[in-house]
Parts: sequence; structure tokens; C-alpha cells
Amino acid sequence: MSQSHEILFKTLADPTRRAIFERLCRDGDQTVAALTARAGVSQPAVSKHLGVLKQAGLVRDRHEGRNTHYSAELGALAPLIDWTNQMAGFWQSRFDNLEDLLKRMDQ
Amino acid sequence: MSQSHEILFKTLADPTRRAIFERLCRDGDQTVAALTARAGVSQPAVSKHLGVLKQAGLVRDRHEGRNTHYSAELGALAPLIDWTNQMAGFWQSRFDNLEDLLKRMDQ
DNA sequence: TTTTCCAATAGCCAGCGAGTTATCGATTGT
DNA sequence: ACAATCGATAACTCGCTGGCTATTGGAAAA
Repeated sequence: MSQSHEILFKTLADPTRRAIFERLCRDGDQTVAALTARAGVSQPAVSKHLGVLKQAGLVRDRHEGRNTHYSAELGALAPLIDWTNQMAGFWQSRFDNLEDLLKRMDQ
Repeated sequence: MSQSHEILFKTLADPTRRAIFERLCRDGDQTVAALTARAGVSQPAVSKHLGVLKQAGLVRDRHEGRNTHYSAELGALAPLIDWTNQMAGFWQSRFDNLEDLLKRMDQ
């Protein structure tokens, strides 16, 4: 279940791509031109990043005339949150087991 | 503040490396040999991954005779959690602004 | 002390991926 | 119809990184 954190980690590992996603989270709907203006890389590079983000389900695109607007899909972060919770859960679980053991040794 | 999610994303993007970290979270303290046995890659590869994980603060090492034990440093995930919360926060904040606007238009 | 074992380092290679420029398709404005 | 603009695609380069084998440094066992 929820093996999909794989693609999220890979997608968000790149700083430029993550910056684009962050900007969409902060400021909402943006055209490719607007994103390119602040990305520090060329328009084709931005388009490529947006393609990867879309593939990962992190953004949606909306065509409006000759402009394309992108927006963040916040729900897509869920598997990432699940994963960290799971790691924390493993940790806690091992801690509980240790507690049990100590309790049993104590009595 | 907390720009350190950068290194976390990069470190956890690799599946082999993430699997090693997950194993340390699940099962706690492990020797390099034990980790290598299940990693599907060579011992030097595992050592390199452990080095990267250590650099990111995700694991600790403990020397015991000629064995080296590694363990997960769960607290290191905090910047990752902070980042996701921040993204969620941006989202919520924009939503609130929209609500305010609608309220003002309504009255 | 010699041999064996564990883990780290060195050195190398191959593939991937992020960047570039050039171009194309589509839509809008003249 | 023609020009201009927007964004995606093509084709290519180049650096990084994850993998390997071989070797080294230490610590335990013989």
C-alpha cells in the first residue's frame, strides 16, 4: 500500500523543480511564462519540470487560450506524510517493545 | 529557517538508500554486514550509502570491535515534516484569503 | 604473529537527468 | 492571411551519482 512516495521523493529532490512547486503552493495558479520569469532556467526547462511534477500528480494544468496555467495539487503530498508517519511508527513500536521487555524483566 | 530539507530530499530520493534507512527504522541497530545481506548491492555500495545518510544526519554509527553498527536518527526527519506542513500552510492561507474576499463581497 | 574478517576508501565506468538551443503547433491579434 | 506569442518537443551535451572490483586499515581469532 502507498508505494507512491517513491516518485514523490525523486520528483521533489531537484531544487529547481521543488522551487516551482513551492511557488505554486504559495501563490497559486501561475502561467508557464510567470514561472519561467523567476525560475532562473529556460522556458523549456520549466516545461520539462512541470511535466515531471504533473506525472507525479503534484500539479494540474489548465489551458486557457494560448496560456497554460498550472496549480499545485496539495493532496499529492499525502504519501510523503504517510511515509514519515510510518517511520515514526516503527520507531515508536520498537520503543514500546523495549518498554514491555523491561516491564517483564522487572516483575 | 530550516533550509535543511534540501539534503533530506536528495538523500532519500535513492531507493536503495531509502530502503536501508527504512530497515534501520523498522529493526533498529544493524551492522554493515547485516544491511548488505538484504540490500541487493555490494558492501562498498552500502558503506557509501551509509556515509551519505550519516552526512544528512539520518543515521548514527557506533563502533564495537571490528563491527560498525548503524541506527536511524528519527529526529532528522523533522525538517521534512516542517516542509510539508509549510506547504499545507500556504495552501490553507490562500484558501482563507479567498474566504475573506468572498465574505467581504457578500456583505 | 599470522591469518581472517569487517568496513571504509580508491579508482573506474555507465546511465541518467537537468540544462541548453532550435523548432514546431496552436492561438490570438493586426 | 500574416505576424506574434505561448508553451511543448526534439536533439544534444555534460556533470553527477550509484554501481562495480580491488585494495587498505584495524580488530579479533588462530
